[in-house]
Amino acid sequence: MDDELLMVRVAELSYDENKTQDEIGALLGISRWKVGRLLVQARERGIVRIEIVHPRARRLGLERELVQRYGLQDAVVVPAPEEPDAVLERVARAAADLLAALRPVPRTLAVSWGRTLTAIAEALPDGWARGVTVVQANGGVSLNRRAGGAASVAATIAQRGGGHAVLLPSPAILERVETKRAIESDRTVSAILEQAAGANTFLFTAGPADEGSAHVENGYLTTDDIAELVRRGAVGDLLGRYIDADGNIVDPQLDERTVGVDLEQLRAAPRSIFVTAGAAKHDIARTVVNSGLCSILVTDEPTARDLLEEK
Amino acid sequence: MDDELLMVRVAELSYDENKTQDEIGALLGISRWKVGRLLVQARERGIVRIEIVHPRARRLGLERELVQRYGLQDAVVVPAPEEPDAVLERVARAAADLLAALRPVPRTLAVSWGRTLTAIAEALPDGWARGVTVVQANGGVSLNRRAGGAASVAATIAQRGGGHAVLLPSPAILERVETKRAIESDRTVSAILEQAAGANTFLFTAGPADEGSAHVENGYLTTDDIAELVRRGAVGDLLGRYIDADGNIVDPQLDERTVGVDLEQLRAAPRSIFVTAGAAKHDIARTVVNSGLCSILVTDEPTARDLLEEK
DNA sequence: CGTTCCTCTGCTCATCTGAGCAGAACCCTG
DNA sequence: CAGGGTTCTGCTCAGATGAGCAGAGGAACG
Repeated sequence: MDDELLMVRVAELSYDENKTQDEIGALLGISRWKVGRLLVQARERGIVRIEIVHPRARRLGLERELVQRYGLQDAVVVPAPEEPDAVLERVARAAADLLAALRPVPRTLAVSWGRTLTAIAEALPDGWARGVTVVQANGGVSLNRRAGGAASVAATIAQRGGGHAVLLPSPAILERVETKRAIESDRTVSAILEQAAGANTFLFTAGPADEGSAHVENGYLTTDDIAELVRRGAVGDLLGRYIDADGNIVDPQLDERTVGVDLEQLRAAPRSIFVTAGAAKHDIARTVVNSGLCSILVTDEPTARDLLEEK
Repeated sequence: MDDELLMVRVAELSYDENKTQDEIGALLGISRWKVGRLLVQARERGIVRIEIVHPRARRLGLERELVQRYGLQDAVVVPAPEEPDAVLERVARAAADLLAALRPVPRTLAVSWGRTLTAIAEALPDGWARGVTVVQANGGVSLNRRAGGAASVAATIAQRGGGHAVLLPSPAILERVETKRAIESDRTVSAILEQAAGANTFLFTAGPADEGSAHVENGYLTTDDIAELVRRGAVGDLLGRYIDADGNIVDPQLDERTVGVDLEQLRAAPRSIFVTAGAAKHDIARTVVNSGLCSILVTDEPTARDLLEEK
């Protein structure tokens, strides 16, 4: 009986039959030390596959690699579920878990908005924080508190954290620079932006530069605008600001018309949590981590693997 | 953090990160005993799935159940491979492994023939026995030693076992009883049949009662004959003899025209190894083990599970 | 054929782990 | 809120396991 077959037999007796290495040795006529060594080899060769099957499982190995490679404070990687639709939900739950476990508990949290943020808000347990102030970090859709809107994200997170939301009463992108300047000069708005910029924790996502963007959906940009941005190298946006693969603003004029915390302020935050799920966002995700725009990354396994590939 | 989530974290640290229960306890702020208990629960709840991935893996649990339920000497169950076509090959290899490991080494081995037997013969290593005599247990196709024929099976097994084959020079089923009697009265033939009947080890398969049968293919039976046999309750044949679900001969007249060891002789053998693979043979397999026609069973996991279902 | 180098084996010993148990904590129920 | 039962917790202790090591065996080479 060759060694590989022996590994299989040993693994079966050990894992399926719960026998001790001693018993297995006696059974197969080998020493118990050899049994131990065969078991190690069986694991190394992948004959024994140990899998943790659970929606909240994580990939600690990938997390460690990401932290090291990109100099992050922390990373959370969840395995991709069987059904591709469920990945956002899983990542969102992981982000919610992370948020709830943050120490020190955040007192002021600046947030972006979008489908991912909505999912995170929904996944947060009541009492995840004690009296947190949630500030919108960039302008956004619908100022009412209807589910899914930018305001509702902040409101839900705040409510579940026993605190209150500070909403930014402004569109994401304005048509004219003058209007943007005017809005920003409003004392309320500028106070909110300052408060957001000073938040010790940011929680944000990014979107790929494509026609499905929420900015198109909400009429801030046209598909032509997006096409032009892509032509100029845009890979996606965060907090409404479109950047290229190197993390630079693609269109400074457009950027001037965008309301919200700017990227330098984000980069300076002591803790910024970037949450991303799905293959469409691999490029923008790479840019975000490469440019040091986040200190904590929450994502799915395929994204993590993509980020760890040399490119 | 609820207990289930804790199980997931503990399992990850234990299996993915190879941490000791002590370390995990320290990390998560729980006692090492709790860690141990959580691991046990995680396994019980199926959060941790341990799988042995190897073409030669076996299902010892199912084997034990089969041995107990059907009073067998031994059973070998291999997991079904991803590609359904490979199951025959795996089962055949398992049968070959079993054969090579038999103690005492068989001196006279009576064999049937068919695709499964051919595969077993091919899977046997050179030197699997020392000077074994391989006798054909039932009449069969092609008396030359062309690959795949009944003779070639016996010849290959014998050759690899350093012995010689004793071929039964007769068709499987004859058209007239008289011819069969005549053949059997030939001294050579009767001596071979006696030698086969006296073999201390039998190695055989069975076929389902359907139009794909080798008997139809070789012209011993017509599809109409098969249909009639099925109508009378036949589930399949072994050694050319068609039996019903209770293990009784379906058509005594047909049986009288069949050349080979009879079922009582098979049942009386000290060791009879029945090898079967594939869903088509579930019924005949059930009959064989139910009727005590084999003492050792080699099969695939789906067949084993089918056999263990109450019916 | 001897020497060297490498691998493999079975050992000791320290550490890790699971079984079993006693006390603590919890939860019904009256 | 007391009593009785159940579950949970952390302990002891024995048994199981892995790290590291010394010697055996075996191949490669001069």
